[in-house]
Amino acid sequence: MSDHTAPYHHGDLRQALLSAARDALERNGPASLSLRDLARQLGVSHNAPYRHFADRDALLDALSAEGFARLAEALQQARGATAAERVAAMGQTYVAFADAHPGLFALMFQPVDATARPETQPVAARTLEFLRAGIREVTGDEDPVDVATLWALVHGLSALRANAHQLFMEPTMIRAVTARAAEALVQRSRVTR
Amino acid sequence: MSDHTAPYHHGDLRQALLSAARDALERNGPASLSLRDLARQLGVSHNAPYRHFADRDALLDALSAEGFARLAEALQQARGATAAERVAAMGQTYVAFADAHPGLFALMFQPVDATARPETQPVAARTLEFLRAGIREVTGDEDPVDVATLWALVHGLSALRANAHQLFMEPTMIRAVTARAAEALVQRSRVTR
DNA sequence: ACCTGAACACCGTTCAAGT
DNA sequence: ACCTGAACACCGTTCAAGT
Repeated sequence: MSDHTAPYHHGDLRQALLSAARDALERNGPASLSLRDLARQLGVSHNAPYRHFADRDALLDALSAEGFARLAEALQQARGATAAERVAAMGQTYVAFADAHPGLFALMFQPVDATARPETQPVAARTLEFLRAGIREVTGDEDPVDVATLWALVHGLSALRANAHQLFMEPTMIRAVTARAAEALVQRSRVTR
Repeated sequence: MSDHTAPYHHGDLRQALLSAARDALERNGPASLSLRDLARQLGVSHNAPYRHFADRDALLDALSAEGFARLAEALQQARGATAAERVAAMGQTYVAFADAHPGLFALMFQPVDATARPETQPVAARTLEFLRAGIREVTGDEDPVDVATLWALVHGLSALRANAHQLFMEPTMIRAVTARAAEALVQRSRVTR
């Protein structure tokens, strides 16, 4: 007989729930994520998740916060020969993240009342800091309009890429847009300097 | 006694459902829109909606298609002294739409498989045509990278504005971004011409 | 084109009583 | 920190039999 000591207590149910939820998120989207279904998949009782999350929203909050943390990590690792190229690389990274995890991206930026995501908010703010820092490197001092423009541009590319309409952007188009935007940023910083 | 001839047949249940659904969408978002709840609000039986919509997805599809049609209408009415100002006005219109109907905007651009929205797709494609036409007026011939850039920029502003994070854009910032983008579009069209 | 009413397989959430 | 098991108030969806 094998030593399948079916554990009475689950090893790390919290992590197992988050992991299973990440998969479910990419398969069916945030709307149809079910706590009971996750419990079934993991072989625990339907109310076991409530030992780790107050309710369904708390699980979604944790997933969302985790998503922002991973996005920040990815942005931090973007590299480029020049500052402008690094900003372009950050843009590519942002879009690539949405492309790789569209369900998670949708969850992160879903319009819900912000009070339902207390854990997410500080992590999201921290993520935006990396975009700010990158732009500051290019332009010297940081123009808030530049920050808003680049963030909106990159977020728009991501959202249009992640959604399911036939209208989404091709990867080559995304590269062209981000490259041109980074170039424009450098040119204006030369003029105004 | 008043003549409240409580109608056995509802006057126009289809329109009444769509109207009630639009309200519910803005109150609680797309996820928690319930057919049974709509039926209750309208005083009809819980399965009456199935006379007009095959299922819940069909109702969401109809709402989404209607949303794109209204957005197209609004974009068409954008005016400006110059072509560039008209493009900027279209950008403002797009963002204002998301701002006025965040629940509907979220529904329209939610990542679901496109097959679940057959009615929406052609109307969405038609909407994009108005952005294309506006840009063509500014640049003479239409650069696909310009189209993609402006659409992504405006969509990103809208999405960040419509979502519930503390990070959203202020209206003054949105005006600054769209104005500068339109200006940049004009300047490059002069250089390359 | 609606109604009533029952039914099925789901949900999230909360108990009570166990180990 | 889990379990079983029951319970409550919801869902979407599909019947059957009416008007």
